[in-house]
Amino acid sequence: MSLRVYDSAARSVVPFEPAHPSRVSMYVCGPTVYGLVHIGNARTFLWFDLIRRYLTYRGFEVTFVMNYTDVDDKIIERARQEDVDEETLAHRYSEAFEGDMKALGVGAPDILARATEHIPDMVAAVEGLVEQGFAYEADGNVFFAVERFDGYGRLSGRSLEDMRAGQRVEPHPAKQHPLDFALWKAAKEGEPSWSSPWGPGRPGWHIECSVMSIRYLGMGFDLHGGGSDLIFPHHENELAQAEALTGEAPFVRHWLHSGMVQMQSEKMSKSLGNIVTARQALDRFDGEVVRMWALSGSYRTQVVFSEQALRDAAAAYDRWKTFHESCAHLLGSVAAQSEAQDSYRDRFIAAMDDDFNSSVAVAVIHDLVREGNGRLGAVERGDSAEHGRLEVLAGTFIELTSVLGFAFAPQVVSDELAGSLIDYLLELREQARAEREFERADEIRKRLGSMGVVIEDTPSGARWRLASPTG
RNA sequence: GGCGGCGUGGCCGAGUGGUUAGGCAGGGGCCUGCAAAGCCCCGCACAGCGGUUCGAUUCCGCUCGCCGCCUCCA
Repeated sequence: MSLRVYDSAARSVVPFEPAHPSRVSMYVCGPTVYGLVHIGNARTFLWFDLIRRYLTYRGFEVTFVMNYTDVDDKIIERARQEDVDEETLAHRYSEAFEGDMKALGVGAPDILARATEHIPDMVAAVEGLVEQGFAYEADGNVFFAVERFDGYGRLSGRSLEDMRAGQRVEPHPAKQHPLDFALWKAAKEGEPSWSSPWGPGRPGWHIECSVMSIRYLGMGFDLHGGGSDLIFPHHENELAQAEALTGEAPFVRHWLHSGMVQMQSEKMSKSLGNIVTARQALDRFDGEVVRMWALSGSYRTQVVFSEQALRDAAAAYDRWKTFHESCAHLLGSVAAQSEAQDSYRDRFIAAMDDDFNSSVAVAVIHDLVREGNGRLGAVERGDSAEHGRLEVLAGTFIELTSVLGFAFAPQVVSDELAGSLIDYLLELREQARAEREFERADEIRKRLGSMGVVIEDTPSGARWRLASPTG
């Protein structure tokens, strides 16, 4: 079995075929840094991080590029609102983004490309498109002429005739076709600008991704990702620009798109204003709980964000975390095991190879945990024959969950002293139990419980952990 | 109007032409001084209507309902 992915361009699941058998080049459209990312954005970044992790696990050497759109109409608008210059604003929200991603356990890209650091490349690309007749200038603006690029609409599966272009928004009067899009925008008074053959201005949104992806990965790179709302027009336009400019095809070998997060029955979106920021979610739930929520369904389908969904994810996560802690307690540190033959690993890989079927992958790990918990009980009761199998299971568990990005960071108590005090109270309680003073023992458990410390009695002694803060 | 997708047991969510998804919640049991955690057992689900088939939730057609994209958007 080998990896298969749903390719938006093919509109079906196809074998994943990178240009080089052991390397993968991937580009994901990053945020426009004008505000906090919401949980829908976060899910997309979480998922592409997961895809990157899985590709790496499967032995590919991955080069992952992501961009920051740090010049844009919304940035200009927001900078005025917050009364700072555009650069300061972009810096502020890119820092916030990085903080959120860190809290979610999303790894940094290998290359982070900022639009403002690639303006000369973009100007050159626009010039090239004008020279070749794919673009035209009007009043200091440059537009891409969609009718001159054969196959415009191929990615999104639409034709120029069938689209209701300009129906919802009045097109710029200088456009030759309503779907023509800006490659270069003339600067208005007081807007940030760069010099160009067409006068001061700034790049249009789409050109940055074409230019930067080609710059770092070359034409025909392996995987381009983003949310499904980017298929049209953003990715369609990227493709048109790139292939028109270079005269080569394909621009991208595989297009992958993640589904939208819904709030009740409508899409979560900044323009609708119905957003929950990643930060708000992270205030309530652990980043790994949010990760579990993201993994509970396919990356491609629309999912509803709700309190209940997060609580369900938290319950499932706690099951894994408890198993992890019990193993650590009983076995000491367990290393991820990559040698031992294990059917759980085989099932996990088969699931993930099938267009990253995380629902099944998660179910496999739940199955592993069920067997593991059974062995755990046996070992705790002193059955050393089960020890070896438990070690294998624990190792496989760590291996697979870490592919999914889980670290199960050990619980932290506010300071060392608090930890030793809890240990001491546990000792007192053990003494009380030994003397069959159950009332006193229960009182200690109850009081600690009200402070968020859960006590568990096991055959090998009492243990404590912090209750998960799931609100 | 065009394009894409969805409708599975109380909830979430996979999947398959005839055999167990998985999680949460619920019921019963085991373990425990009591708990907690855990383990075992339990729900005869696949929007509706036709068709193909020995047999369809899974294939085909129609109907109904829902969502996304066609403007910025992950």
